[in-house]
Amino acid sequence: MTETPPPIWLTVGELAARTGVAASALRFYEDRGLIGARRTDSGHRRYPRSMARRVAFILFAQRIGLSLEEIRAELQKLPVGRAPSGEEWAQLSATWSDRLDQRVAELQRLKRGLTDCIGCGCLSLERCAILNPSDQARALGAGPRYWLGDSPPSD
Amino acid sequence: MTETPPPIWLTVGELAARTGVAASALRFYEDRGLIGARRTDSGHRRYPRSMARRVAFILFAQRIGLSLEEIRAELQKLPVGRAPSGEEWAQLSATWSDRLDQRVAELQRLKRGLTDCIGCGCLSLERCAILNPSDQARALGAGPRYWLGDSPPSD
DNA sequence: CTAAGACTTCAACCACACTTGAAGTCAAGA
DNA sequence: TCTTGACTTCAAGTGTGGTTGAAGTCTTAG
Repeated sequence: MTETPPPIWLTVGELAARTGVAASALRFYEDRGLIGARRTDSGHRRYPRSMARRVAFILFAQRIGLSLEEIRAELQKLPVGRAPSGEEWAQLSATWSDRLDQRVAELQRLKRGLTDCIGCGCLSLERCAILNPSDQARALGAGPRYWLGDSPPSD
Repeated sequence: MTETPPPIWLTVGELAARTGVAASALRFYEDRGLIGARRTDSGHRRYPRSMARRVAFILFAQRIGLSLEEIRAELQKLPVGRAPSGEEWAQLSATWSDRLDQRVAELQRLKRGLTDCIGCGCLSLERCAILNPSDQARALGAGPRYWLGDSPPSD
């Protein structure tokens, strides 16, 4: 029985290895309040194994298009002091479905524009429903700040 | 007949007004080689009206998820010295359809993961097909640089 | 003619999501 | 014990896509 049992508390390097997220990123997430860690007497971080799931959730939420600040706000809804249940994780992301639907709709609108719009001259702007959607589509690329339909800081 | 005829050459402010893109952004695009301009004797920019379409194309391409550098490369395929035809614009974007399909597929995968994956523990990473897609999905949010499946600079 | 507003360049700044490096401490195997 | 590698903090740097400001020039309406 010389097999090493799976460690209960993970170092930052171990958590990095398990999640694929760089240790520097994990420290950064802590700095931004997305994750936390116990500390050893000497100051080294120690994570419970459930933390890997929290990190995975962060990555998932990023893919959805949330900023770290938004993710932080979401994570605050979770219980403190114990690992969240599967259901609690699922509840957290329940509202994202609409967001994804909107994104898919925009992409499909863009795809139609590929044939309908670019060639025909609709690209004359101003009333193009493809280039001028109502949603913000933040995570779909930065784009110029003041696009048609977005209001500049104080117009 | 005191009506002002539509100007043949646009100033940067006029092009900004027509496209909804800030003048500073237009200068920035010029700096990056995406657009060009004639100059008056005094150095002021003058754009042909067809430039509005080029700018619209840039915005469109950004929505698709292309970086400015990628867009620059695309635009280099266009003829110089004359305004491109509608067909030429359409050809340029013909290959984007696949890209959009992939993005839509990823979003739908993410949406399924909302119910299938987050709650069930699949979020344990490493083999999660949702968090570990083969494409890069660059425009879907930055995310940590070294995600599972991406190779660090030299592993 | 003159004043306002639009234009010019250039450098600096912004947000986001990290990475990198310096300087030092801690932990674990030989 | 020693040495190596992993850890610590903090500051500074990176890339993308711009914006903002300073200092000066040009254009145009009155």
